[in-house]
Amino acid sequence: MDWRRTHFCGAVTEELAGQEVVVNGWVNRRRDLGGMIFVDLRDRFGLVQIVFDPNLLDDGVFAQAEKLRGEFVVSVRGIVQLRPEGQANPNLKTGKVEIHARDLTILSAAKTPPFEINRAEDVDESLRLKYRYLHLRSKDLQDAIILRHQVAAEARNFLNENHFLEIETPMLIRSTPEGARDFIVPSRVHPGEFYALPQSPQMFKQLLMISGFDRYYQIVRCFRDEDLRADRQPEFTQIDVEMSFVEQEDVMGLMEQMICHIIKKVKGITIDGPIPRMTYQEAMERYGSDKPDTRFGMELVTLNEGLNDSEFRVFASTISTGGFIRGINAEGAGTFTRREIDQLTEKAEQWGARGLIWMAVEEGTVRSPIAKFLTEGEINYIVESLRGKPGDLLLLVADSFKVTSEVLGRLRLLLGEQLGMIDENRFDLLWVVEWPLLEYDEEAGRYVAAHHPFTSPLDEDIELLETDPGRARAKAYDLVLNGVELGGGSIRIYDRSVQEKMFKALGFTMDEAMSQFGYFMEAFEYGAPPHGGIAFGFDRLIMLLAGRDSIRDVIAFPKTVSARDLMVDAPAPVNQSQLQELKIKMLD
RNA sequence: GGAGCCGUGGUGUAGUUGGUUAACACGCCGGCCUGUCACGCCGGAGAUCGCGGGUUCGAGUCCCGUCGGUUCCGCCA
Repeated sequence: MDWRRTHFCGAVTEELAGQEVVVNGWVNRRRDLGGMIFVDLRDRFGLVQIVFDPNLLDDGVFAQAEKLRGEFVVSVRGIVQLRPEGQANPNLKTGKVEIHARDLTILSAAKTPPFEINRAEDVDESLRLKYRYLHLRSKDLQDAIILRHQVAAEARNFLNENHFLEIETPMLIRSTPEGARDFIVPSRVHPGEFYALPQSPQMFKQLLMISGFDRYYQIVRCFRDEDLRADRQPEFTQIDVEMSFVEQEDVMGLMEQMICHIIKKVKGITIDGPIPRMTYQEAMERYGSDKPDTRFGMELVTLNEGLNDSEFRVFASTISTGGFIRGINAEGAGTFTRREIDQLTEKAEQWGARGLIWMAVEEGTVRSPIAKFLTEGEINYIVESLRGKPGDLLLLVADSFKVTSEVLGRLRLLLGEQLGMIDENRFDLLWVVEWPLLEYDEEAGRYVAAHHPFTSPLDEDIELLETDPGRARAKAYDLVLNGVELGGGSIRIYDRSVQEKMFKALGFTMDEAMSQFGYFMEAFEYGAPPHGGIAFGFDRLIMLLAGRDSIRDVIAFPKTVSARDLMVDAPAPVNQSQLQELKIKMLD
């Protein structure tokens, strides 16, 4: 028998009733009633019920059907029939029909899998990762991987329509000291020298602009040798974009169209109007975060004004040293037990606060360990400023702007979740703009690029590079979705002298800058167009669209938090001869 | 580098103040069953409780260490 399929399992519908079809797939489940066998056959497109009825079959075929077990790979030839009255299965796309088998070929038998494919979600993750190819058979992962493909396809459609070219850039490049730790690759041809895997194709895409390609994109793998998280893998994918002859608004305008296009196409959700913009400063003031989750309120409030004359020592010393007293209102959390409040305090301290002040609002009064140190006017001021109602819990932190932002911003997220204030069905997009260009790194004792060293300062802030670098703002923009940084980009420096100032501000000597980035700065001297771009975290985007909480769920073959691939068992030692060839010797 | 949680038949879990045959569900194997769809009914096999050490007459249970997974902090745009 020719076993090759005529139709996909998931595509066998009423219109085919009466027709002979051949389907190929995996046995999802079998129900052997003795005289009659039902099998749900699975492929990428869904399930279809096969009926093995001895009255319609050769004995030999029925005997074969009795051998079927879960995950056997088979080909079935049969007639599509409408199911008898009352026998339709509304849970199945193909539930109105079934295939009455005439012939069966077992293409591949299967051992009993180490876990049930249909219930893989609860199984220990190390087992699922070892048998990733089996877990990938589950509907959840298939859906995620299919969604991933659709998003990539829609991104390409949109960018292609808009005159972008997809251009590949090298994977073996030069290590640079800025940013994350590089993965390095030894060179056999040049013993003692190393390539690095790209953290992003940043300089290459800028050089492509200088080459005149005008609009570039790439759905590209990037590598960072840093510790992992639920949303961080050592290799991950970006939608990388760069455009010439543009200003910030041009990039943001087009890219928000792209994201809205993708969300519309794959989720059917229309996002109205332009995506809201917020400056970095405003985000920090209102949400204590540079990537605020705007799906709920609980905004931070600064309370210095009414507490200027407070005699409470914590407040007085904070204000006299130029610090801030800021708070949030955890609505309805007044019922928290002492233990729950202690846990919040513990978190606050872990995040850098010296303490957490709480105030439970009650009918006409407040309950708080610091109430006795405050005047009635001060208490009223705090309650009113935070719009406290009976039953609310007010939480205050007194410290620097940075610490109060950090701590209250995180508490806000924690409480928003605990109190069920987050509407999981919302897609809240937000642009955060006017980023600081540089941040002071206490450890390194110098400024480091907040974004990367090629980000252009605002025109009016260029001078600050030499006078007060910490105050310089950048032509940078981040797109935030539900409190997750989806992507970030900037208008780039395209003038050699500005780029030199930037390196100088970062503490590079001219020699260092030249040896690391000389080729790049030289390129600016041969006619560089104004340009800018953006890169989106592709895996994170898929994770959010798929409603998952780990990017491992949207990557076909992910690594564990200790950066291992449990399926291929990598990393692994190599032969002595391989090391020899590379002139590499182990230290221990 | 640090902290938390998890680890018991193939899978998911239960396992009392440490006590003798480690329980349940799913899966698997066998039997019965012609309209099931998480089929049903009957029977069966399957576990040195992640690994190592310690306390104890006795450890799945207590202690120490270690390995693996995971979440978070540091790190990372």
